[in-house]
Amino acid sequence: MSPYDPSAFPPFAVTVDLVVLTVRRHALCALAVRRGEPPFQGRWALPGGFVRDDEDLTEAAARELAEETGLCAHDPTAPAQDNGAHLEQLATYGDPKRDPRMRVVSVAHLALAPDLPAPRPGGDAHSVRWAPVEALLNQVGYGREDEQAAPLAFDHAQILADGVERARSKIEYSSLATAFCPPEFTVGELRRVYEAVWGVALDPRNFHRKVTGTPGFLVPTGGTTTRQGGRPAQLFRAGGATLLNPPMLRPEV
Amino acid sequence: MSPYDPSAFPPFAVTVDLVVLTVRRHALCALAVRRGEPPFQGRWALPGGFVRDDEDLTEAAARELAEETGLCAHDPTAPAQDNGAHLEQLATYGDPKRDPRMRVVSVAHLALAPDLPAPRPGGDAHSVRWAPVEALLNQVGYGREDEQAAPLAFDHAQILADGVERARSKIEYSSLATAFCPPEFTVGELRRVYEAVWGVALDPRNFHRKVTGTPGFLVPTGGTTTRQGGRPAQLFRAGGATLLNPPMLRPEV
DNA sequence: GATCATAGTCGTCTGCCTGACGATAAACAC
DNA sequence: GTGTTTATCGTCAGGCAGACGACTATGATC
Repeated sequence: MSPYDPSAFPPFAVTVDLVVLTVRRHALCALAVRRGEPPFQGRWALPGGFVRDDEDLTEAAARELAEETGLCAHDPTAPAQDNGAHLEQLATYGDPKRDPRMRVVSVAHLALAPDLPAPRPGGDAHSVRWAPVEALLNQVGYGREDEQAAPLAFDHAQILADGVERARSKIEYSSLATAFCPPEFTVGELRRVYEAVWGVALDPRNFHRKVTGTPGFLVPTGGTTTRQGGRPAQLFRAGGATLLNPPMLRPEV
Repeated sequence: MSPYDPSAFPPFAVTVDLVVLTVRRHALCALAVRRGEPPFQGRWALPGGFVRDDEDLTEAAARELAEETGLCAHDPTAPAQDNGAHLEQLATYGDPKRDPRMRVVSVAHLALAPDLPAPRPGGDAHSVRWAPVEALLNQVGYGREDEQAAPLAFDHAQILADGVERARSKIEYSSLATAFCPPEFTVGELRRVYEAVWGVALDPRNFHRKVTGTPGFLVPTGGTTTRQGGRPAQLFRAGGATLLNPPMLRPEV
């Protein structure tokens, strides 16, 4: 297969790591797996794995995503509709010392998923869970035990931070926030997504004006719901528009 | 070194490819090298090479950039000042068939450089040149001979297109356009950068108001010049601000 | 040296969008 | 019914962008 001299270049292992984000209970959460073996045994890490010989990077990421969550990844070029998650490449990390065992280059991907009604992380034997990104990044124990106190394995804290920042900035100028919502959702639910991702409070009236006034962003389905208590709200689907122009402005500080 | 079983994962070669952009004669141009060996012998390609065993991805990209252009790459976190070019990671391309010889994953980087007064591409033996991205992407011969008629090698057309799109969108909301300018430049020169990158005409008066009115974007150096004919213009340096808020709006269509 | 062409710089005006916030509507709990 | 909660519509002022007029300071041309 290779007219290349194998000694002419160094061999690498290539992996994909996943930053899988969702919004649960008004908090931005990421999927974390507990490592069962060294290095960093017992520490939390991002899900990921080796890229196989015959698959593209995106395929590998989609496969890992399905293995960990059962989510069907979406082609980013197609409009998000069914229960698939949004998946896109994030960045690649290749510091020679990022894995103590050998030279590993990791192509990180970002996935955005609605809050899973039946979250089935735990398909594999190792433990998997959703954790607030706040807790993962600040290395602060936030619940029972201090199992959360250790920072993420490898350079995964950096990868997670980059993924969160990508998500935060991308919902400004795209309709990507709808990827955090079920197929049908209300304006209030979409607003709570923005609030959770940005960690700010938004004015419900101005938000409503903005999202309903942007052509192609939301399509009314006709239904209404009263999920959140109070007056029933209109249900919407994500419209065809992917780019918001002008963008949704993130409040200062 | 490796507690990993080498048969447990497929071996990859990892390369960096460079999208080096500059503005010459009112046109956005990219650096292209002519391939001296198969595959795609004689075709134009993006500069690039293997990542070495002990270097990070960014280091490898900076090294390749220096080898091809003599440019000193800039840490993206530091403000661009001297004659260094802006360098940032673009995306990673890993289709199993993108290189017919073997499995190669390429981490593409984007570099933005001022028009080099003494362009010394040609350090290596193979031929190197600046070509308008328009011509490289449209596979249209535009000058003498039709040596330009063939599309770029590998998936480099896609990589170039992605890099150009990144540059186009990033100068909207950052001060990155100054990376295309010499250390001191006029408002008109900066405007011509925007016009070349976006391929549109901008109103000189509104542009002037916008860039001089955005705090931290431009710092007057006190000097004036008359490089372009007409009334002498004030000279500026890039200010400390990296993010433009509100952004520079790209005209529709 | 007067005139013209070329750029740069300062202003004005109008319309759109946003942020702040008042008011009304439609459900549920008691 | 009263209070609470959430959704939705309206109003108003300020900021910014697009369109464009006016003036300034150079070099080129006659």
